[in-house]
Amino acid sequence: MATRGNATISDIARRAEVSISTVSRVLSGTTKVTDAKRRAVLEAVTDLNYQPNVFARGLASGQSLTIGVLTQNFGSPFYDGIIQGVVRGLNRTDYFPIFADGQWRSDIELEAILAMMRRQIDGLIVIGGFLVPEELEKLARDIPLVIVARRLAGFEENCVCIDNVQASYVATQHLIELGHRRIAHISGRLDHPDARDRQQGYIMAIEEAGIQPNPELIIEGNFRRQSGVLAIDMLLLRGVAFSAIFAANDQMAHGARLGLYRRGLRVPEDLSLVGFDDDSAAAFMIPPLTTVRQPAVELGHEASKIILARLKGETASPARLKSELIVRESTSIHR
Amino acid sequence: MATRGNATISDIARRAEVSISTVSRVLSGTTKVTDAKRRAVLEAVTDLNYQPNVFARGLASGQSLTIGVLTQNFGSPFYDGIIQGVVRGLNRTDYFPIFADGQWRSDIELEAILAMMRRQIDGLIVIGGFLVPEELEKLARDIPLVIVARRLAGFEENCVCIDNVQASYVATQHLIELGHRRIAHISGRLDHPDARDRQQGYIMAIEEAGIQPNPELIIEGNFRRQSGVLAIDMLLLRGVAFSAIFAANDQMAHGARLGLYRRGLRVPEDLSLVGFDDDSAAAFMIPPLTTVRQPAVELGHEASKIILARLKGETASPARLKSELIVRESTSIHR
DNA sequence: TAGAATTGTGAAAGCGCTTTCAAAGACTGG
DNA sequence: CCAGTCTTTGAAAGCGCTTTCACAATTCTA
Repeated sequence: MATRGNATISDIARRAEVSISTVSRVLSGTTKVTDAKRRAVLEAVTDLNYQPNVFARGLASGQSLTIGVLTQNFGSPFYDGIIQGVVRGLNRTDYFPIFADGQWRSDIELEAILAMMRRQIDGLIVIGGFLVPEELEKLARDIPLVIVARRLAGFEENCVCIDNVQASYVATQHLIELGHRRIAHISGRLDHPDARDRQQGYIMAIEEAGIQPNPELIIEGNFRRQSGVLAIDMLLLRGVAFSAIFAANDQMAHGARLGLYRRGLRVPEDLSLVGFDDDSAAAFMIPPLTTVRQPAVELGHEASKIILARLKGETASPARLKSELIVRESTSIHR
Repeated sequence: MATRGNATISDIARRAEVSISTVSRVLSGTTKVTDAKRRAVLEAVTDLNYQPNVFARGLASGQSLTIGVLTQNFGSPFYDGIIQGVVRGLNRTDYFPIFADGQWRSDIELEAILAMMRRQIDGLIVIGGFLVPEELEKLARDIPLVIVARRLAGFEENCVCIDNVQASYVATQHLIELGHRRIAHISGRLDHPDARDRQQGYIMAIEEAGIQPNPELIIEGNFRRQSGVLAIDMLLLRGVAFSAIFAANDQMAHGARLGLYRRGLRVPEDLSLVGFDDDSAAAFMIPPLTTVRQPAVELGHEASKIILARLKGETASPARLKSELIVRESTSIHR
């Protein structure tokens, strides 16, 4: 361990001519201390550039002041946005986030969470993920838990998310309003709740418009770009006609765009394309992508607020964050 | 702090009928212990699902088993790749990474590093960044330090990076070989060493080809997509002719692509475009982007290896990782 | 076989902090 | 003016671990 901030609480006590208890008290503000002593302590603290030892404090108090954050995957634009929000929300608090990466596998997720628990985290934020509800409920019994970008039935007070079904419904409806009737859907991994919800919203909108959903028009992807490319190949191979595509996230829409380019199909002249997330690249696609914006940073920020509230024993309810359809240039009127 | 793994070392000692010293010894493997006792201890450990308390251990040993990682910005594809590499490299070791975000500002970077130091990190990995060499040297005196994606003179043993000058030289030369003579350059923030190195490689290649570098063809961007769009506007406004563009990273190339699209300029028919990084979106651009691949994950992985070696007191030299020109479809023969 | 060298083990002293407990001092009201 | 009540403070007991030290039990050497 690097040797900096070497002064300890007893150095401070000696210099301020008080007991270490008093030093501890002014630092934590738990009890009243005479003004003169308080000032002497604070002066000694700055003079010696005292930095309390996190381990000693953690050991004695049973608090780590650390929040564990489980993400799906570093490098995913949407999840990274959430992380940014968490970081921002914890800024200027005593708490510090540590991150672990679940790599899209529930066993690795669990392992990562346990590794963080071993580091005595005070609270846990889980971003999305594949963990089954039972597992999450078990965790919630052990530690304050907030879930982001996923809704868990019976656990809504600790879920910060948007309504995926509704958002997909709106996105699909946008295409319907433009006159499209044969709308393909590239779903995410269907073992992921987001993927199922978004597919459901798509089907709802289709049916409500009096269109018969066609399973041939639905392709299961895996949320990654490459699967968007393959989805186009599959759709064309099947030989079903379609004039628009709704992809369950922007990355697959991005892949689909490349797949269409390869086939010489123009967007939006030949086909309209809608994504989901509004990740940072969406506005820069050729053409800029129409998509559903999920407020990633805000989601993360809200999650950190909720977990801080839980740690203080408060019962704040998460703000219901709203998604928004962003119409750009990848969609146009049918024919 | 959540109450799990509640068994302590003395519970183990009692159950295995040995002293806590012995338990500590079999756990850390520092001293020989009779086989019978060792087995008794290990059995008790699994029986009670014992998890050593990180704080107690850290306090007593002065080791935190934590590595601090300073990144520029969560959500940047290239930096996130490095982070993935670090995570992977630390996997299955006793060490755990914690991350902080410098937000592209040296004062925030320093603050973030100090916050991690307060958490008693054993080692520090700095990814890129704006911190001046003096500051980094000062830090290196306090704590084992490895720098990724940046070279610091006199500190090469602890720098894991590619040769930016050389890589840019190769990228520019690729355009020259295709017959381009008027090659524009969108640089990064010139207060960042990468930006300067890449500009230098560009100029070297230009001059070596006997072309007079033209300052009108160079635009300073800020490594972000939007600045690529603006750079195109600027270049066209200046009215200088050019047939190719070399952008100092893929994100700006992405922005430039959109800028060209807006002006109705085709890639590569009207203009060739080269990026830098080969971030995960490059292969999916329209058309797929010719770029210089930086092995981000490998860089991060190597950095973690080096820091682990330093912590063991070894003197491993960083592997010299190589960049590679990836020719895709955004470049073609001039005219 | 006596003495030295080695090995395995437990007791105990911290690591730097929080928090309880009790005592000392400062106030109150009757 | 004194018993009773509040405040402020320091001493000391942990928190759960590592590590030194010393001692006892072995093993080795001449």
